[in-house]
This record gives sequence, C-alpha cells and structure tokens, in this order.
Amino acid sequence: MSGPDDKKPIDFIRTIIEQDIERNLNGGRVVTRFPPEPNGMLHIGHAKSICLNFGIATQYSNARCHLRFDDTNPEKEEMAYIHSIQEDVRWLGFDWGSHLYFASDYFGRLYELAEVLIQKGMAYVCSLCAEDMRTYRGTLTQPGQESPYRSRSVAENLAMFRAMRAGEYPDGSHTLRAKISMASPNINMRDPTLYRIRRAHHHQTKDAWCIYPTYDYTHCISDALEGITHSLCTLEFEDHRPLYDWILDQLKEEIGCHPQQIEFSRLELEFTVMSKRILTTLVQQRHVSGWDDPRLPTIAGLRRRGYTPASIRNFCSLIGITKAPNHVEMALLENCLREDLEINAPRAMAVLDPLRVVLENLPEDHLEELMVANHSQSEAFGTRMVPLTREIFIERDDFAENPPKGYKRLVLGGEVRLRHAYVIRCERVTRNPQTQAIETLHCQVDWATMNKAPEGRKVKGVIHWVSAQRHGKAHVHLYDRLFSVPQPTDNKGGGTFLDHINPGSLTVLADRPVEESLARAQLGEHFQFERLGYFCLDSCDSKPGHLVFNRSVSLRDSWAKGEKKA
RNA sequence: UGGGCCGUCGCCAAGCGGUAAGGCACCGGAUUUUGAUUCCGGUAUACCUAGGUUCGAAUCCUAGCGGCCCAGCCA
Repeated sequence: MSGPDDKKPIDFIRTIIEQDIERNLNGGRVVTRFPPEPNGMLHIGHAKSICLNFGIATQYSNARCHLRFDDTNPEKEEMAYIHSIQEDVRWLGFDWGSHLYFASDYFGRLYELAEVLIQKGMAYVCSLCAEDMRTYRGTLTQPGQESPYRSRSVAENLAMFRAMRAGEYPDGSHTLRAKISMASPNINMRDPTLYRIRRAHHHQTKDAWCIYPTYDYTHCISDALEGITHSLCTLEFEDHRPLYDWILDQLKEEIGCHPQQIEFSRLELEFTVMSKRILTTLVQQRHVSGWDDPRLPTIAGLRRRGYTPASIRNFCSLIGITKAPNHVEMALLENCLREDLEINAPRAMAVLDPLRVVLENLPEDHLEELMVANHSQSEAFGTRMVPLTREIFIERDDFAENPPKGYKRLVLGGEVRLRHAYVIRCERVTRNPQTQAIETLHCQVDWATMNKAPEGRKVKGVIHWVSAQRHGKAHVHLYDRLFSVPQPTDNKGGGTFLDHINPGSLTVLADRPVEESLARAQLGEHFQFERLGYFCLDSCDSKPGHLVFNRSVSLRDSWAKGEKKA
C-alpha cells in the first residue's frame, strides 16, 4: 500500500494508544477489532472505523486487528452479509489474518459466565413482559422501580436460567437481567437485559440455542476474551461504557482482561444517509437498484460507482477522528477520487451529446490512424490508435451560435483544436428544416496544425471528438446526489427522508459514441473521458458488446462555475 | 427538564498557558493540444458568549448559550 493514505495522522485515540505503549500497558501490545453485525452491508461510515482499527494494527509494531461478527440477534442477520462484509474489508485493503471471530463462538462461555453472575447475586431472572419492563424502567427524569422478581434466590435464578436455556419457557416470557440499580441516572444501568428467549435459527450455531445474549453483555466479554486492548466505537455507546466496565469488573477473576472502550464520532456525509435502517428501506422499497447501487454510500455502491480503495482510505485519513459532530461535504470525498484517478486513470474520448461535424476538405474515405497518448502526463500509460474520418461527433455544447463572453470553443467562422488532431474552422451550419435545430457543422481542417501551433494566431479552445464512421457505442449513467437536502434525516418540519429523494439522481444516456478502443475495457476499469470526468465500466450491467459506463465523478469545471454565476 | 458528550474559517481539523497548522471549498494570477492537471498568491486580530486568574488564555476557573445521544427482550 502506498500513497497519501500512508501519512498517518495522529488523533486523540492514537495519542492514547501511544501513551499506553510507552507506559508498557498490555505488555506493549495493541489489539483492536472491527465488530460489524451481519444485518446489512458496509458503508463509508464503517470504512472510517475499518481504517481506524485496521490502520492502527498496521501502524504499530506489536499490533493486530480482529474481524468479529457481532451476531447476537439471529432474527436480523444473514449469511450473505457475512460474505459481503469480508469482501468489502478486503477490498478496502485490509487483512485480519487468522483473526476472524464470531460473537457466537463465545455463546458457551457467555452462558457459563452468566451463571457465575447469578451465583454472585449480580444477575436474576425477570418475568416481566416487555411492556411492563418498560414501565418499570422509569423515564429520563424519573428513576425506575425494581422488578418484583428482583429478589429471587440464587438457587431459583439458577434453576430458572437453566430452564430458559433448556427451552422450557416460551419466547419472551423471561429474561436474565443484571442486578445494578433501578435508580441510576444512566438508563443503561437500570438492570439491563443480558439474555432473552428467542427460538430463532442462527446462521452459525443453527438451533443449538433458544436464548441469546444481548449486545451489552456480549460485546465487552468478547473483547476481553480476545485480549482486545482498545475497543473503539462510536459516540452513542458512551452511555454504555459504565455497563461495559461493570460487567467486566464482576467477572474480573474469571476473565482477567479489561479492554478500554474509547468512543469517537460517527461520520455523516452531506446529501446521503448512513443509517443501516434507512439504507435497507431504500433497497427494499426499490428506490435504488440494490445495496450496490452507485448512488449509495455503501462500499459496494462506491466500488461500482468507480471509487477506489485508496481514495476511500485517503478520505478517511483526511476527515480525522474526533468526538465532535461532523457533517462532511461530498466535495471532499469527490476530490479524493479525482486525486487518485488523475494519476491512475488512462484517458479516452466519448461524446455524450453528439453533434455531427463534416470536415469538408477531407475525402469521403479519409481514414487517419492517430497514435495518441493514454495519459498526457505519463508515458507509462502507452498509446492507442484513434481513427480520424471525414465525419465526426463533437459535444453539442462545444459549439455556440451566440457565444457567451469568454467562450473558447467553436463558433461560426471560428477555430478550435480537435484534441490530439487538427485545428478546424466552422464555415457554416445546416439545420433541421422543421425544428430549425442545428444538425450538422461544416468545417475545414488546417492541415498544418497536427502537433503544431497554427501560424500567426492563437487557438485557445480544445474539444474532444469521436469518429462518426468508426466508433463504439456505450450506455452512460450519470449520477447526482440521492437526496436534495444536505441532511435528509433531519425532518424537524415533518415528513421523512423519502420526501427528499432527488428524482434526478440517475440519468441514463443510451448509445453514445465512444472511441473504439473502449471495447477492450475490463469490468470496473477506470477511465478519464477527456473534458468530461472519470468513468468506470459497470461491473454489473456491462456485457461484451454492450458497454455501460458509470460516471464516478465529473472533472472540475471552472468555466461552468463562472457560467452559473453570470 | 435526569444522565452522557460536543462547540476553533462555508466543511473537516491541528493546537494541551507564550501570542491561530493543514486539507476541502472559495477568490485572484501563471502555465496548458483536457476551461482538467500543475504552479504561485489571497482568505479566522480570532477560537459559542460573558466574566475571572495570569506579564501573557483557544488552551486554566466560573456562569451562561447552542447542538448531539440515551427510556429495544436492536447493535
């Protein structure tokens, strides 16, 4: 791995870790973990966490990072996500080596430790139904009430918990709860649930269990069993830290390892959503084509859109790690991609809105095979052949009848350079007799201008083109932001995120002329279509003979910017 | 309104008592066969506000103000 993402920034978490290393805490070892729940696909917010956790593991000498599936809720989880998550982490460029774990690996140990808690009088079986438990919990401002089952004897608790495990009770009839304090101002400490009865088939443990441990009980113990030193999570778990610590404190003799939980703020990106629930809704209600829809901030979507692992890693490095709420602009992400592809994408030409041009001083059968550079800054990209013929296509907005001030492209009677080829002059236009729309431009090439500046005048404009007689065809997908407002989930004035979906987020252009060489493009391969943007061959819809290009990101366009202002 | 957390340029973000880094965005200008890239230059007397401590405060203290999270047998 090389590139800008190698510059490791020092954030408050790394500062803590470096202090811990210096003080020889944990024998100088650093063990982190990335703990996804397999109930959806990963998104750019997860990438932030992945880059943090795995980044730390690669950066310090005595360090490693585990991939652990937090699979304690079988009803919502699927095997398919377990595969896609691993694929995404690997694609981002990270490796967990042999350290692949499942929280469900620890179900046996977790159960034993629950009995230990019961024996210590620190947990009890509660027979309140869900609704009653909510009432007993109290509110933000009022303390809760103790469950009437709170004082069951150790023996009774043990017997009942064993019966729960043995399947002697119906789903939801009892829970195992920690005995902490119903008066705690922290609601998470008001006797939180540790185990619930759920007859659900688990993707890993199959039907071995009918009781499942909760996140709060499972996570801290899983961390401790794996010898995690720094358990990094997002801010919403800050209120859970006292519980994380409480459980491990009770089990000090049994486990003897107490990882440090440190929280950082989650990533918010403008004009999109990061909530798994909302992403799932968008997919299920078909507002997008699937989890890998190129408009989605999922790793799969970004990959299909044309984002590169390096660009995403660089982005994660640039946004930093803090506890402050942050809403990062899309422009930063886009810039990271441009920065990568500017150096790494070969160039090609395509015309998205074609206007026919006849080069009248070329013979009908003119065929000039131009060898052009695949990258004007780097010879390593080699060359390709681009055929020049009498008829070509140029971009419709590269010609103007009434040019705005400062227009550098083609006008009637004016000159422009055809990229990699000659300077041409536009002599006249012909129109559609019905609509009066311009149909064809009639131009003359200046033979003296191949690889040479024209004599006695300056030609400022350069436009791209494709032969009308020898070209390939491609469908081109143009993407815009999925939502029309910066924070689609902020609905203070009523409504939902669905009200902010941008109806113009996808534009499909069919059968556009592209240069012949693109027929050899590989799935997922990146190109810069000169003067237009970066595109990548769609890994899903593209087939041999049927090219589909996704626009990953447009080029910067200071002209369009000025135009908009005028 | 109980508890937890946060507040430095339009957006991220350094800074940890010695006089406001950097990136993105934006605005100029140079070079350019991509109006791209590259290159130069500009952009917070100011760090939520008000007091205080100090020779000196974004950094320490006090009081306010604003924002985010928490009442799943979700994670």
